Amino acid sequence: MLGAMEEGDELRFDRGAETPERIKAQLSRLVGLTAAQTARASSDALRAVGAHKDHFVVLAALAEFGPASQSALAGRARVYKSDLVAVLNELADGGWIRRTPDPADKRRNVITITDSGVRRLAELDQVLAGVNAHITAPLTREERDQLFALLNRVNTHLAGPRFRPESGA
Amino acid sequence: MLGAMEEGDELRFDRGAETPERIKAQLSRLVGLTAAQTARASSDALRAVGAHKDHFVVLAALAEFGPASQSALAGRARVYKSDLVAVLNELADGGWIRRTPDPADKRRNVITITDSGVRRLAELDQVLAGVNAHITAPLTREERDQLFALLNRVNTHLAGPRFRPESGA
DNA sequence: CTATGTTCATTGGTATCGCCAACGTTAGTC
DNA sequence: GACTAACGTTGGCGATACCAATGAACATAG
Repeated sequence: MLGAMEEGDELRFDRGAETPERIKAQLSRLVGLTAAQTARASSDALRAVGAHKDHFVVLAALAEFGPASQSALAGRARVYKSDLVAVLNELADGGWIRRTPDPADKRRNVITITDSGVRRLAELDQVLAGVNAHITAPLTREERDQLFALLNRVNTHLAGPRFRPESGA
Repeated sequence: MLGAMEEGDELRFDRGAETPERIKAQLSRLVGLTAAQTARASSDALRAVGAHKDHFVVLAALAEFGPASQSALAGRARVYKSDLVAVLNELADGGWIRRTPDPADKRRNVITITDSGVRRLAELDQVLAGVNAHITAPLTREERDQLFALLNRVNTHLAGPRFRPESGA
């Protein structure tokens, strides 16, 4: 008999009873699982419209903070400047941004969002809103806010001093 | 110096005022940030004792469910059988598991946790408990449970049917 | 005006992780 | 004895986060 479980589904899903207790108790695992799934959900949704995360993040930074050099943009959008190059190429190919040399400083490129870039951002924003709605579907409005608040607190806390096994509890 | 913000810190940290609102509103980003940080925290802590995630997860599965073949173990520990090979090699090198051919089925290896493996698991468990404590430090007991519960609900919900932009609101 | 050091965009590379495909071996099945 | 399936293992792919080095342009000091 061998009670063979049907393999073939993916590893990021919890398997309930088959999962060791010690593992289920790890917050990092739970948060990691959830992150993987939300990441895939938005990644899939964005791919469906020919975009990916960095597209959104860069367009958003441009829309909210105005034109910027690539390095300023890299800082704001939290994308490595190395990786930003490819993203900007793609965005330029789509006509969503313009990359113009800065006359004041010839090293710099000034990145500007175009009108169609603004429309594109709205489109991606809507796509991601759908994803967010899907993700938080089982939660009430308050719970959603709670989750946000809790994660934010954990997150900003972790952004602080690095963990040292000795220090603290 | 042009009021340049000091670059050099890492991208996974939120930058507050410098971060576009649209981005901050994305749950997937928040969860992703948190996941990255918790993952690194535990990854660092485990590396400090010469282990990594799969070590813990595999030892835990062995301890809770007893000896198993590699494929059963792969299922329980949620590690791809391809990747499990290396993990078991390392664990065997440390003397924490034994890999013995199954006389009943010569294809199979029976993986058994050793006594020192049990001790190793306890060690890793303690390391991770410290990490968990650090992660959830800013939360009260109730909030910690809340976060767990909320993430679990989101997570199991996402494990269900795949997101389709058309279906549902 | 040359020399030095810094900033900019860009190229290339590393490490890790989740994941899949294919192989040789061994078991069950007709 | 031929087929099919499961086992452990090898090797690789693709994405992501990250770093290092380069060449052009700028700034400043002597």
